Amino acid sequence: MQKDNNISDLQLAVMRVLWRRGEAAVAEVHGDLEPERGLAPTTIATILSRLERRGLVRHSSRGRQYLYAPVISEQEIRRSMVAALTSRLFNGDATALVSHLLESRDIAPGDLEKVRQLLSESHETETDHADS
Amino acid sequence: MQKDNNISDLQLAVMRVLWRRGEAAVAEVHGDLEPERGLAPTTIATILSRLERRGLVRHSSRGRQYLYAPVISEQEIRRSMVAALTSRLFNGDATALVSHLLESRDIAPGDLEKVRQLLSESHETETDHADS
DNA sequence: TATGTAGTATTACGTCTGTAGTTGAAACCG
DNA sequence: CGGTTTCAACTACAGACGTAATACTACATA
Repeated sequence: MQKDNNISDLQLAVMRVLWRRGEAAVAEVHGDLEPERGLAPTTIATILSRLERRGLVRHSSRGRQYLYAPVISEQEIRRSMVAALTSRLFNGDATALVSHLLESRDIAPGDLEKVRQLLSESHETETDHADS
Repeated sequence: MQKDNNISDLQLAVMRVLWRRGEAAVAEVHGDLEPERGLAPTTIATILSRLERRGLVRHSSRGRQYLYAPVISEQEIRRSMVAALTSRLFNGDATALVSHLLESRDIAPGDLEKVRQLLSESHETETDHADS
């Protein structure tokens, strides 16, 4: 059972900047998010500190500034957050989640073909079951 | 854009009791959750009040007791929570979520067949596209 | 009627998050 | 060298949540 990497919307937005840039100073993160979020730079700094406290990012120094870099990948965040939701809402049954997506029409009928496509691709890798 | 019905784990557990029983007094909810959670009755009462404040449950009176009943269905909660996650993690693209499930092997290879099954069922309803 | 009892209402406290002001130190500029 | 700018660190505060103790109220019962 891995850590609880569930993060909030804002935190996710910040992480996304780091994932995109590799590493970034507070001012850069702020610059990227300012247009859509309009937050104070100190707010961003606070978020970054908290993320660091939680071990999701780390920092190094460049002159006076801190350069923050992600410690966890977007893949991993997705995994743990999707897993958490699946576990909580569908008792851990991912197929139930898919079923829900289909029933609730979150997946538009037009996208069914796309899903079917994914399915068959996934099928290929099934043969090399490297059951890690 | 509907309300933000994102609820916590405990709140969800309480809701589940209400969904199962239709309506229930604090003591009943507590009784159901006590074994696994071991919480004080007042804690359950607090949770229920807060859920009521958020409009997710309502109550009527039976003698001295309050009978709480869900105002929102499990379907709806699932919808909004899954939608929130999809929006946040996959930019609202539900097929990307499915893709993630397949890639991350959250869906075991053995379950692929089940998913394919779901797909074809869903396909049937596709013909009566009542595009609501 | 006085009292126990059951059950709701109020209050409380620590933690997390969003959001930011304030402070202090270093660096740069004139 | 002294003022100004730039950062990070610290402090703050409200709202949500987990968790519950305590207070209040009304019914039942001796």
